[in-house]
Amino acid sequence: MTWSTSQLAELAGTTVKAIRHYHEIGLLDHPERASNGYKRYTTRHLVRVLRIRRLVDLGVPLARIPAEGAAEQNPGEALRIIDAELAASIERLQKVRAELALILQHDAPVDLPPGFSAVAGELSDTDRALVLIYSQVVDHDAMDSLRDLIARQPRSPGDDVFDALPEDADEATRQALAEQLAEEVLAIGGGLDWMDADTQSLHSAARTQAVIGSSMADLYNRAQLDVLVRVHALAHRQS
Amino acid sequence: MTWSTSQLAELAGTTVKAIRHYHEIGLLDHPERASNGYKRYTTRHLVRVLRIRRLVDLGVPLARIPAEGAAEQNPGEALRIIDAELAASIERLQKVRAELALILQHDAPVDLPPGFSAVAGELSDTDRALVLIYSQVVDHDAMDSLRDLIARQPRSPGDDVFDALPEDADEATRQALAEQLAEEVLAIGGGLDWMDADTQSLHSAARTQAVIGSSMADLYNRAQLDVLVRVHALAHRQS
DNA sequence: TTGCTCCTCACGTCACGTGAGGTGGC
DNA sequence: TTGCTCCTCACGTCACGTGAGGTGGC
Repeated sequence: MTWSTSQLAELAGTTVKAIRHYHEIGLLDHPERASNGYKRYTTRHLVRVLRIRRLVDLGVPLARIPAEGAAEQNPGEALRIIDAELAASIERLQKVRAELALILQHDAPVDLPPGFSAVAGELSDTDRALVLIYSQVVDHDAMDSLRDLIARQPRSPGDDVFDALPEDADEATRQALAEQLAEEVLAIGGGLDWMDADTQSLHSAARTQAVIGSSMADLYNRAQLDVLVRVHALAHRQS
Repeated sequence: MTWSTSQLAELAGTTVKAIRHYHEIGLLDHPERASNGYKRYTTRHLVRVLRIRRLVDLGVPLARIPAEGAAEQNPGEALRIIDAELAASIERLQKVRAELALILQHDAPVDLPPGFSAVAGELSDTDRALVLIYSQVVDHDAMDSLRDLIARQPRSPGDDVFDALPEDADEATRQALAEQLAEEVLAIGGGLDWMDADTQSLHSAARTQAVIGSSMADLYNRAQLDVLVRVHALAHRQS
């Protein structure tokens, strides 16, 4: 009894194109042809394809599947390597799922670093952009501190004013907003200095400062930057 | 402050080629060039790449990442779909790991259907090929019955003789071997008839019979087939 | 001058999938 | 004759990776 390509594919639980692919890369012998050119696969081919499929299903790449009739060396070591890769994949996917669960639970935007979903509501669009950048230049501990700080300092009306502050806001407006924000910062403590001496930069300190500095200059307008400077000065004067 | 392609890639935790790929598929705006043709990326590009990377890390395919500045629609539904796909992937990988653990534990060959590792020692090379084929034409319950049968009937000296039986084995040898094997089969009960009336073929009964029949004809030599027929007759006469 | 970086093609990877265009079987 | 199956190219998929060959910066 012989089978056509599609019959072989169906018996082996795979597709016609997979069978042809195994021929192309030399994993599967070419069968004899009928007088009309149709392929006639035999039991030997079926067993070979089933063995290939079994290995593929176990995660063995086609390039590492031994040729037909190759010495049956014990593949224990190769299988152990594959198992370790599978374990790593599972762990990675589970971490992603945990992240997704947090995002869905808080209905949080996705453009925040891992772990920031719970405080998403305290952050403006610009804040989120900055936090994303921070996450690339400071270490994990510093990001934890930042997240805790955000959690301790919920959005205030002053934050809304700051986010909407026009570039040409006048002197009095800026000073009043700075005083208001400085007061809120001082009420919490350690407000603007979450990045302290212990903070590990992931690049050189100068590079980190340059990246953060130019990002802020690009993300905030001149009035906002002026207010930040004033808040910083006020908070330091009081502390 | 602006960055070169490699600086942007490093800041975003990705590669130069990934950045260029995002340009190619229209996900990332082209930056201005310096007079020497070098690209000069800005904060806007960095934030964009970080958002792309965040989505990629969460499992969003590049083709589904919205264009820059697209309306921030809540992606909850899309994320839920991705989460379900991740859950399915994890489950699949865990099943493969369970299979690998069984194989490694029993130092079993891989060319057996799932779940047969524990009985691998009872089976010859030809047996394994046949069992692989069975698994494609009968249902899961029948495979469970077959596995239990193999477990109840450990390899005997008669099995070794059968596996090594030359094609031109003489009449007396065949008959003696058949009688020996029939006795062992009867000692267990239900020996040759694990495929009973309840067995569900995955194809038509005729097709299943044809596949199994021709496979056996191809995998066993004429003397072995003759012995199988005799064992079958003897076992039926006695039961 | 030398080593390093940047640029743009073009092609490769992995395991097939998707037509295109033509022929055979019933 | 019609619908179904088989065949062989050739190209597409996905997210980049890998050179090849040339230029700029210091």
